[in-house]
Amino acid sequence: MNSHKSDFTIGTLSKYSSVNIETIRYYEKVEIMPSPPRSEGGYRLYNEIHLRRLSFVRRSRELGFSLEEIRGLLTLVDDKSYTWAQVESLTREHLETTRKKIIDLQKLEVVLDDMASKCDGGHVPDCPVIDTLFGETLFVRSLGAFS
Amino acid sequence: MNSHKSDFTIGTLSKYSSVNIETIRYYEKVEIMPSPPRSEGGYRLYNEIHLRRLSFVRRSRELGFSLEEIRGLLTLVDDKSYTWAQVESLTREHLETTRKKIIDLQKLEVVLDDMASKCDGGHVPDCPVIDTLFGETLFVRSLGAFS
DNA sequence: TCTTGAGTCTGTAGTTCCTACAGGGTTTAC
DNA sequence: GTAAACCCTGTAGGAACTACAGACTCAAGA
Repeated sequence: MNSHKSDFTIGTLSKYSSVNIETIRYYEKVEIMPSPPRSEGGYRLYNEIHLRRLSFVRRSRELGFSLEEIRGLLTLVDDKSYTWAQVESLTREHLETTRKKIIDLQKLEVVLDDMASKCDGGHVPDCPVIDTLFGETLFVRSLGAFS
Repeated sequence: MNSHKSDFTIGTLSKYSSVNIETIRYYEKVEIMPSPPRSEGGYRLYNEIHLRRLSFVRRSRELGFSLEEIRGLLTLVDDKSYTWAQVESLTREHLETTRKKIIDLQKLEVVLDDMASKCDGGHVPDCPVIDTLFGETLFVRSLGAFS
C-alpha cells in the first residue's frame, strides 16, 4: 500500500498522456482503464504501465477506433480466456481495418501534398490554381480518390 | 425543378454511401451537406456530387477527423474567399496530421501482423505465443511502439 | 382508380464519448 | 499551520450520432 517512488497522481498521468483528467476518470468508469490503488487520502496512484495503456487508448481514439474496438484490442492483452481462433479473427479484423485506413490516409496525403506544392511560393494573384482548385478541381480529385 | 434521371432519394444515397439516413439529415442540419432540392411531395433529391461529398465525409470521420476539421477541408472546396496564406496553412496542417496518423497506423499494423503470423496454423495447445502474448508481450511491444 | 406497402417527412428523445463545473477534502511548500 | 495547488465525487452539458413516433408520399398491382 505504501507508494513506490515511481507512482504519480492523476494530474501527472494527464500531463504525460495528453488525456485530460475527467476523461481518465471516465475511462476508469467504463473499464477501459483499471481502478488504480489509492493513497491514504483517496488519491489515485498510477505507474508507467497505466501511462502506456492510456497513451495507447488515446492514439487509437485519434485514429478513429471506437472505445468498443479498443476494448477488444486491450482484451487481447488482459484476458487469457480467448481461444486461438478468436484471437486470430479479432487480430486479422483489426489488421484489415488498419490497412484500409492507411490507404485512405495516403490518398488524402497525396491530394493535400499536391495542393500545397502547386502554389508553393506563389501569392494570391500569381496562383492560378486557387480558382480552379476552389471551383471544382480539388473536390473532384480528392473525392474521386476516395470513391 | 423537374428531376433529372440521375436524381435519387435519401435511401439510395444512404445505401451507396454507407451513411445512415438519420446521419445524412443531421449533416444537412449542421451544414456539412447542402440542402438538396425536393420533389413535389417534399422528398430530398440527390445526385452524384452529393454522393461523393458524403463518401468523403464518411471516410474522413472513420479516419478520426472531427466534423469541424472536415468542415475546414470542405471549405477549401466550397469557399472562394480564402487567401493563399490561409489555404497553405490549413492544408499543411492537415497534411501534418495525416502523416502522423499514417505512421501510427503502420506501427499498429506491424504489431498486429506479427501477432497473427506468429501463431499461423497453430492450435491453442501448440501455440506458445498465446501465453506470453496475453501475459505481457503484446502489451509491452504494441504499447511500446506507441509511446 | 384504389389500395397497399415501402419509403420518406419532421420532431424529439436516447446513446456514446467526452468536458466542465460545483462543493468539498488532501497535499505540499513556505 | 495555513494558503495554494491538487484531487475527490457527483451532476450537467456538448458533439456526433441513432432510434423511434406519427404522419405523409409514391409506385405498382388488382
